[in-house]
Amino acid sequence: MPGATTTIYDLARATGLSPSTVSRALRGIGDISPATVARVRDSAARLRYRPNAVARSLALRASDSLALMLPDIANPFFPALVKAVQLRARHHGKTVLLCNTEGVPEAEAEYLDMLASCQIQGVVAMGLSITPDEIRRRRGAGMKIVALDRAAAGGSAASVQADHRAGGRMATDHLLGLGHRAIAHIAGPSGLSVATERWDGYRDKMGEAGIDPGAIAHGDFTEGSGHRAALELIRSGRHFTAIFCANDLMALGAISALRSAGLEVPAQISVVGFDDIELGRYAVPALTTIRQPLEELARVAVDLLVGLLRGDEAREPERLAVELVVRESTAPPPRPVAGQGAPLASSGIAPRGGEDVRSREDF
Amino acid sequence: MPGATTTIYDLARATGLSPSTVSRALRGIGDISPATVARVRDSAARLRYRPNAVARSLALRASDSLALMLPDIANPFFPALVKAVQLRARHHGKTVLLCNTEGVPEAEAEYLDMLASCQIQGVVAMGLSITPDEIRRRRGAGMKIVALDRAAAGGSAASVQADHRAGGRMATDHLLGLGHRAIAHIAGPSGLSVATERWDGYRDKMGEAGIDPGAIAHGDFTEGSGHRAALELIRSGRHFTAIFCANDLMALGAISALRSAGLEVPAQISVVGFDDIELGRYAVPALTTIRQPLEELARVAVDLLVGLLRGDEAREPERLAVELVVRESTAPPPRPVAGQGAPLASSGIAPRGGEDVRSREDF
DNA sequence: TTGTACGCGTTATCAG
DNA sequence: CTGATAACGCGTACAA
Repeated sequence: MPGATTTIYDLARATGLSPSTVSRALRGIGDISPATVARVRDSAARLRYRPNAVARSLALRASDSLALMLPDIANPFFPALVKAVQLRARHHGKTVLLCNTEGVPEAEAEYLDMLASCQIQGVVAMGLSITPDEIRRRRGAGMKIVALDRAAAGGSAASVQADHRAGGRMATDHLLGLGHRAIAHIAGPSGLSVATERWDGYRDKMGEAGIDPGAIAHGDFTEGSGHRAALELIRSGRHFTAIFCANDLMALGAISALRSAGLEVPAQISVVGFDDIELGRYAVPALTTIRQPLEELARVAVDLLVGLLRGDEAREPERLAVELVVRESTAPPPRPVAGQGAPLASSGIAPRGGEDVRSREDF
Repeated sequence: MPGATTTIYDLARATGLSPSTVSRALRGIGDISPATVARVRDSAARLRYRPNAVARSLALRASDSLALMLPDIANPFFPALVKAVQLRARHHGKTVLLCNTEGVPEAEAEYLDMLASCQIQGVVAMGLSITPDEIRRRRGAGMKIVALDRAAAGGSAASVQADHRAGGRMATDHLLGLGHRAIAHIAGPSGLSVATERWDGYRDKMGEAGIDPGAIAHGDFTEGSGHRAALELIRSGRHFTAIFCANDLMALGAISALRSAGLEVPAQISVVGFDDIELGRYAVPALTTIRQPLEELARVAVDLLVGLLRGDEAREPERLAVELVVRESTAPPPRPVAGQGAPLASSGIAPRGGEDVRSREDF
């Protein structure tokens, strides 16, 4: 038999102890003589003993895995966050199971059912599309849920998020500071709070500057949608010298569209993204963006979840600071004269080449 | 109690039947009167019964989940493949658990242990860094492993791959056909078969054309490494008018480096990638590349794995055809005169704007 | 057609 | 310090 697996009973027989003593020795729990502990550990190693997590879960009605639901594995921002979450989870001795839901509510519900039936009660969710009632029902059934990056609707679960609205303000303020007045916005899906918050930040600053909000187009956070949205803005005929995009992927798509339309970035049009995905660093021009504090988001979320699993009280929603990263996709607007020949580096303001991370507060 | 869960015992009590009858009724197995089946199903729904997958796994020593090990969640090629695998797995009623290993052998081993202890015996692995012996040991212990995209070392497991070598030939042939003679190559990690196979394909065609292989630089399939490799090629002083990059991400990084060095793509330097990630479509210029048949790869791999789990015999390694996708990053080489002012579209050969998928065979 | 009894591997409780 | 014993929830021979 290939699948022959060794259990604590085998170890008990091998050591002449009882299964329960073996169990305790293995876990270093209770009062056991160091000698027997050594004996047990020894034969465990010799017999290639592997604890059966299923049996353990069955007995404990709990598991030491966490689940991580992600709405779109294809958006590079999420993989980066996944890595950070895994790292922090490992720090707690927890393994992370990834559930890619594509934002489909049915898939989410199905995964949550599966997780529950696998005794996995800890879930980090990067956006849940199921209803608040549904979420509350799960929580009532003992599931611990922490929303990461995207809040759970209706405050139905603890959440850890970056301050998207402040990010929207920072991005807009940066463009205003460069001298732009006609600033368009490519917004994310209207149903997502992160999208509306970034948009709100944009409107905040435009309002403060006493400028009417510029042209708006909508995308779904994919590169393709950013491309289409930019084309739409161009075709609309509305004047703009800069675009604030609700995420980096759409910004990249927008830049692609602008160039294919013969517009230079940043000489004629400046573009700001949001997230600070790695791709943006190597894009041409390198993307000016708002950086989300990945490691910190992951750390706070995982620690919060582990706390909840240990019985801690639920805490207030967390908001983490973001920061502006200035690269090459933004510059002062061209002189009012239409057409080509925009002034490059007309002032010392436009940073070129390197990176310039602005202070993370004051917004 | 919130976590109060209803079991088949509850259903048995509610229906006045025995637990085993309930179990059979629920699964529609054995000879049960339709009436009792209905009764059981009915109260199952009423009591919100959820089967306990852990208990089931413990009893069956098996689970209905598959695991998918991926070496780098940050490489956009993998998420795309993940989606395809999930889709196909769902078709078999299987759920997919993702394990992001970062290519770290220890992480792989740990995940495999965990999977085994979770009674998950089906694993699709996109590249395994553990030793062939280690793999064989797992298989001996009842684990079914199918290598996807990257073969398992030493033929230690079934594998489903694209024909990387043919892809390398196609890419090189495309550049030769455009008139390039000085073709550099940015290779992947030397330890990976996919990397060496693509390189082999390149050498095949260069050899057939009677040309000495050009400059070679190495990367690790990340965008940053492609950037660095391209700079290295430039600094080496060796002449080249085209680069075949072992994957799209490095190609994107290389293009970024070339541009920052003042070289136009494709006017002065042509670049070909490999994979056909979505990003390449929106890049500027849009990337000419070798497309891997994602859906087909996923379908064959998952079907193979499900077959193995059902007891089928192991099959021969599969090789799936790739195809050339011509976009905007390739063009005829500039006239021999050094420096700027390369001839754009000097012949009708260079496709611009749209896409042009070449036949997938004859290589 | 249905019920009984036991096993899956582990942990917790209680007794020694 | 250690050992019995009883769950945990489900599947399955075997019996009725």
